[in-house]
Amino acid sequence: MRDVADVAGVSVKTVSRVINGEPGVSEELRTRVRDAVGQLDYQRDDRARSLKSGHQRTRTIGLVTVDVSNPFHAELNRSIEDEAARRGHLLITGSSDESPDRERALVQEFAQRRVDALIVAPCSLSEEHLQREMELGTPIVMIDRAPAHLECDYVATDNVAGSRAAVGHMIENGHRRIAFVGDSPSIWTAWRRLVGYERELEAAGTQIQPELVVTGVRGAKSAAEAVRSLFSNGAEPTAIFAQNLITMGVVKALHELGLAESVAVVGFDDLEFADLVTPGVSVVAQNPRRMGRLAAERLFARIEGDESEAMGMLLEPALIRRGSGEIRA
Amino acid sequence: MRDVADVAGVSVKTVSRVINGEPGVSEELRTRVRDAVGQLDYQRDDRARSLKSGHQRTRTIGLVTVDVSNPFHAELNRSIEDEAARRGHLLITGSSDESPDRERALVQEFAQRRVDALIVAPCSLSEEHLQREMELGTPIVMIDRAPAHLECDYVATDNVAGSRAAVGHMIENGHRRIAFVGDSPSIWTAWRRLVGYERELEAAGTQIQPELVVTGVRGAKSAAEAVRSLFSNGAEPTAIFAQNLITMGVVKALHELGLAESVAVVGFDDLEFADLVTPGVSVVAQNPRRMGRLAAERLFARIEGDESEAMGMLLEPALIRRGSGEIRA
DNA sequence: TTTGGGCCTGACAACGTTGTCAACGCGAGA
DNA sequence: TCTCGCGTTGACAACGTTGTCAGGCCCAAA
Repeated sequence: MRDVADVAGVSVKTVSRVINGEPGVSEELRTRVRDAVGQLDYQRDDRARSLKSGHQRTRTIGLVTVDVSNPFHAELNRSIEDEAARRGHLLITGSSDESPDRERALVQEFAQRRVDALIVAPCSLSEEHLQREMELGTPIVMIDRAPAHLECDYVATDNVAGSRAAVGHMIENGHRRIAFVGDSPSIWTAWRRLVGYERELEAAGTQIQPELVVTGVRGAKSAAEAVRSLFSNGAEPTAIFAQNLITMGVVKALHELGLAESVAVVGFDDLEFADLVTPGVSVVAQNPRRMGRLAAERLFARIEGDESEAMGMLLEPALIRRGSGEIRA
Repeated sequence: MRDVADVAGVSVKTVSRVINGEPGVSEELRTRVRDAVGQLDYQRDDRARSLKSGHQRTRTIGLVTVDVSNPFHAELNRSIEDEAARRGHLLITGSSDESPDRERALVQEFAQRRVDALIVAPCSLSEEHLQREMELGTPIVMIDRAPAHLECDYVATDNVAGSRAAVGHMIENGHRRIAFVGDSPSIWTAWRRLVGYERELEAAGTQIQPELVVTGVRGAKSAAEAVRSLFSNGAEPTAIFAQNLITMGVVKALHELGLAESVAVVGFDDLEFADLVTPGVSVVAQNPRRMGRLAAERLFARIEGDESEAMGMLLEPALIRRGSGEIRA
């Protein structure tokens, strides 16, 4: 900037004014400065800019998802990016892989870079690290998962209602031996889905069979194994309620076992190819684009000074019938 | 930091030393400072840190992909993130949506935040904005696509070889009327794939039929339309070579038209559910994880001072036979 | 006792900006 | 002619760090 000022024959302050389009600079100096900028390929340094005056922001949002390469989280990421871009903000992103340590480390790195706000899909039961950031003035919105104790905004799907819809749908089709295949209940979504599963079975007067409940399943591969053992250890479900990537593994395993046409399946989260498989995979679909957008909107409201009470939103998922969920017992 | 120094009763410099684990501080002051840090929830400000001394870096990499919500790009993103994390770096990410303007804007925003380096999946034929950054000392590695003129590192798939493998495979199965359904050839990958398609047909002594070549197709929906018109306007291919999300639309359309068992399909890029569809979708698979890793490794070599000549890597894709490519003419 | 050399510690400048404020030039009105 | 006020411009400090360097202390050797 000093160089630009020298070339243009003005003071640094005048360069600053021109760069930022501030009024009160004569047309002549304005063009002289612009020429110098072009000649020197000068780019403003936003680190310094945001450093000066605590009022300035970095125009950067920190986003912690579980895994960008998971389609659901990639959609969240994208819709948040779009909202941020509309407001001239950028995203620093990181994947926690369900590791509380990694989540904490990411949040700290983001904080050190002074992001204006955080969107987090939390995987840690302890929320101290987030609470500390909030107390220090960084707005936080949780996404996909609700806080345990922390009073912060969140946008998530009503997983209990979604699970009940899925399980209820299979009960209507005559199933009673419905297996649950999901991740560890220490993960908020997996927990809520398990709760929905249990509540719906109880509401139907059906006892929960422990051998039909498989938790701690992560990824398609581990899900396929879980399905194989369900059919080899005598649990013999007539229907399976699965989730996200797990659904893919479940469907693959059922195809391999030749059970795709006889065992009902409903998954949580939609899948790209779900309607091309035979039978089509019925799912309870979330709306990650909408979830991301709503979370970003809350966040920017906070950034712009909204001090109202913390607010949670639960979005209703939608049951999509494609065949696999309509197989009768 | 000044506050911490006051509480601990030391100078800011000593706080700085403790924070950064520098040697030469007595154990007593060290603990006093650490206590004060804990008490005040102090976090180092990396903006200021990187500002002081041009030697310091922001430990942040800028990544421009086409669209994070595209599985291929999400995989790239993830593997780059992992490499960056291993080296204590973070990612600022953005999607260009194949818009050169958006790409330019992202690069500029990244530059203003002084990222240490850039990884770009370029969509712009003009590379001036990238050249400028390189001249200013920011290492750039292109990914998925090769530069037009710019001398910079890149890691991409050998799209010509992949296309030739795909098309050659269908030729071996007796096909001569092979359709090409792809995006605009102004996109490097689409262009190379079209070239591979043409070369392989020519090598087989088959004339290229313009009515079988559909370009400018973006996304599954537009691909399905393209397929429908291929069969309604008399082009009547016996096989289709498609790409990425386009493959999904092509397969869906063929299923709807009842042609899934009779028209051969090979796609570029693997698809999650490809082996569950009937027939399974044969593809030429890229390896985005590897591509991302290699690009990140090049980048960090540059960051650490590697001044050697720009280097391009072309990765060999692999043909995966699942059924749809083995349908005979 | 003096000198020398480690080891700690802190004062100060600088990184690249922008907010604040003072000063300048110029034309209008008294 | 003098004063006032406005529109421009620039000097300077400060944002939160860290590199540089000097100074203080203490112990060993002369």
